[in-house]
Amino acid sequence: MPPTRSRAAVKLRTPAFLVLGMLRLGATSGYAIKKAADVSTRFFWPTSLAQVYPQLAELESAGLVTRRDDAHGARARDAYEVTEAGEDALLEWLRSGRAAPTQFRDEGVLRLFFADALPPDDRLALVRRMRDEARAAETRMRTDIVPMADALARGGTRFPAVVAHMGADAYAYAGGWLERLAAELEG
Amino acid sequence: MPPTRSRAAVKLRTPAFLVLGMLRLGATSGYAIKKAADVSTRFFWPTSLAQVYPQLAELESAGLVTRRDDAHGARARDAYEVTEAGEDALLEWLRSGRAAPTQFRDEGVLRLFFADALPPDDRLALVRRMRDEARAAETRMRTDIVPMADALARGGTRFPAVVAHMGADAYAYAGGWLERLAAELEG
DNA sequence: GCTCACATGTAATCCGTTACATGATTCT
DNA sequence: AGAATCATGTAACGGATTACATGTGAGC
Repeated sequence: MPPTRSRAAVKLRTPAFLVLGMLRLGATSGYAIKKAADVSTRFFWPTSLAQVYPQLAELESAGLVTRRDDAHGARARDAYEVTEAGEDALLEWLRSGRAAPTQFRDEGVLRLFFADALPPDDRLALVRRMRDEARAAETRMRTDIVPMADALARGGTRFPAVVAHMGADAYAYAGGWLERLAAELEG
Repeated sequence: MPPTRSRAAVKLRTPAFLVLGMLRLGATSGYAIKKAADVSTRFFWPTSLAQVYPQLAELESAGLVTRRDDAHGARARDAYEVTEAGEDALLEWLRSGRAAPTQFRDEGVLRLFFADALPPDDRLALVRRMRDEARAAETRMRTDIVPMADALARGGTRFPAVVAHMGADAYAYAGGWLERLAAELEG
């Protein structure tokens, strides 16, 4: 008999830590995790309910979270909590080096790559469209995301705001870069 | 009988335009397309041989490329060429608005988002690691990719170089941003 | 009364990658 | 002689998304 109750030692992948992390930040239900992700982590790690629910079940059977009934009247709801083992797993992951390689896919950049095939007018139009998209993304981030993250920061949880500002600044940088490129193509 | 020979009007997705574009830039075989993609488009649109070969077959049956035998001795090789219809399809795509939404997935940023869970030392270590990775990526891009793209540009094909410089500059910007964040966390 | 948000789950599907299979040529 | 590269394909697998299925509660 082993000294401690052994759980199935499932190899956790990134979506598991997303769930663990969101739980730790105060989300209690699967639905709430998805809602929180949709205004924050979705920009660098999207997820879906069809991923969150099975993930919670897996984490529960691994002993990293506990589930309790949290129904409001007749409306069913499950409230999850991170266990000590879950906290350990999260911290271990946060301290560990990168596993999954960064992936980036952007059809706009691919178009730009092949833009030599276009006549100059269309090239310029493409670059301007990309610039406008970058600016629009920056604006959306600054109006919709950053204020929420800043409010969280006032409560002491600072890194969501760090990331939100980084995202907005990155879009701003891209917008400026594309603006300069557009000017160059015009001249 | 229809007035023109009608081809199966397959709906082309982005990987089709990647192949068409690479063919137009001078790659002739599927193998060459993949090789070219591995030092250029892979940073914003990765692909694999298992995607390229079926894609070429599909484009051929749609009449957008033609295939001819290009064996060297006993070594088999197929050479593809973009047809007029293929050129039209490529240009139409280049001029069109975005279809596939940009997707970005980065485990490092996800860690940063949850970094409030870490003690200050570990936070700083995480940010420094990310900064170093951004700098390393910039260096790799400037030494391995940019020179090749610049050489292409001297031949008149300029946009691969535009994109390569944009990528390197973006990594540089990220490195600088993370450097400032690290300094802030130290202070 | 109706619509939207809350809430949980499963099934089907899609897209892409890795692994497998095979063989020739060039470089060390 | 052996390893790496050139070259073409298919099969298996995996991870994620969309669609499906179902029901409650709150706001207009």
